Amino acid sequence: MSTKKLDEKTILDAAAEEFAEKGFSGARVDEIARRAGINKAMLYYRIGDKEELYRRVILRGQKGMHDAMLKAIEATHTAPETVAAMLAVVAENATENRLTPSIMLREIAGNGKTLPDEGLQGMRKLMDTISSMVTMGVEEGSFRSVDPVTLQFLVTGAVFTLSLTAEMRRRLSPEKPGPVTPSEIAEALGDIICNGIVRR
Amino acid sequence: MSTKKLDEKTILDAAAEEFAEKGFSGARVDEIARRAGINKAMLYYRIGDKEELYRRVILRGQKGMHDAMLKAIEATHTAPETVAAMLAVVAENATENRLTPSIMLREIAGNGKTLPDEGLQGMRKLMDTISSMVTMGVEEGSFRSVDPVTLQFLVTGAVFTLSLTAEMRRRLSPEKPGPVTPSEIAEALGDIICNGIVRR
DNA sequence: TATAATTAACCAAACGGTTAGACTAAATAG
DNA sequence: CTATTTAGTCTAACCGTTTGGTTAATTATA
Repeated sequence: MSTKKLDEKTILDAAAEEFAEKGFSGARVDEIARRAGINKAMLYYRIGDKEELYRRVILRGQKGMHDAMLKAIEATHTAPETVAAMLAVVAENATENRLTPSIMLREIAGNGKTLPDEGLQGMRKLMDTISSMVTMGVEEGSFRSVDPVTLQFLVTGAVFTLSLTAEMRRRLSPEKPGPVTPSEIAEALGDIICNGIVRR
Repeated sequence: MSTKKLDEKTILDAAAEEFAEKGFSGARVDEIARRAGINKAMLYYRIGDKEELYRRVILRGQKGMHDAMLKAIEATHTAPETVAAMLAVVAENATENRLTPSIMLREIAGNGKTLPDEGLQGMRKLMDTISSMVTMGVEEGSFRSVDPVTLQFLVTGAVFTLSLTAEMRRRLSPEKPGPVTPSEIAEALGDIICNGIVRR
């Protein structure tokens, strides 16, 4: 028989959904167990307590996003290309897997107080990757000498909020919801970030 | 005697801090009472239950930010001026009063599920104000025809995340924390948003 | 004294976490 | 080949604590 009865992935997926929807304090361990279709005691047997569950889920999500970003970036050659690729992959990832952006926004809102150390490092790694891309663009001569940190937050803040609100916006104003698909989001942002809004 | 012994403001301030730090689920009613220096039963006597507390705190915060924004905007004449003024006032407001950005990011993270209806409308009002500013700029001829919704989230996403992470960034990398004061944040963002990052 | 303000003490429900044991499949012994 | 032990998997039921919310009584005020 090849199918393992209970996959860790199933548990982490369930936990990810619950944490993304309700945050750490709002998430209920019983509900995670229910979603995973197992008994609560099984969570503790397989993974550990609520904090460990949270930690595992964060690390997995961050790693997924960072890996996807690196992979997309390494195929590009010029800085503007890199920006486009990065926006695309972050938007894609943030849309299909709401967890990481959701957690990061919540942690930002709460000053990172519930974020485990490794999660903070992961956040930093994500930011550093963006930062180095800016530096590259500046050195390469295609970018103005903008502050990397500002750009980091411009990109992540906008992509995350746009991705997470896509459904909400579609629901609230179906006639002009703004960009909703990952590619729409990436394209719209790329345009403004690269060229600005002022006519010239 | 003019000083009322117990101000509603004291209670709402205490609640705002607690909600901003821990979100709705994480916030503890006992802790809010403690911060306000009163007995917990007093909260229920004066305001109501936890949800009502949350509602009041949100409405007050949103109104404060929106009023400040309108006031700053009405003194401007050209669209770029308006953008600068709006960035300045939002950054200022978000820095000194973390509640509104913190709540809005959390609500975005949770798909607005705990946000009361009036809070959703307030969010929309904030967005509409930004949106109309864009439209004005486009009609006036000083802005390219960018998507207003994208710009809304570009502005709010970036200002909120930058404001909320200011302390964190200063702590994590004191040598290059990026923009930390409201004016630094507004200026840095204004530059990129208006002119873009691509050299021309 | 009547009314408003305030609190200590309390309560039921919800919650995170544990436990003792049931079930199963494989390994081992007779 | 069968009986017995072993090890891993899984759960119902339970436990102590925390939490939002209430109440009954007390104090201040007019």
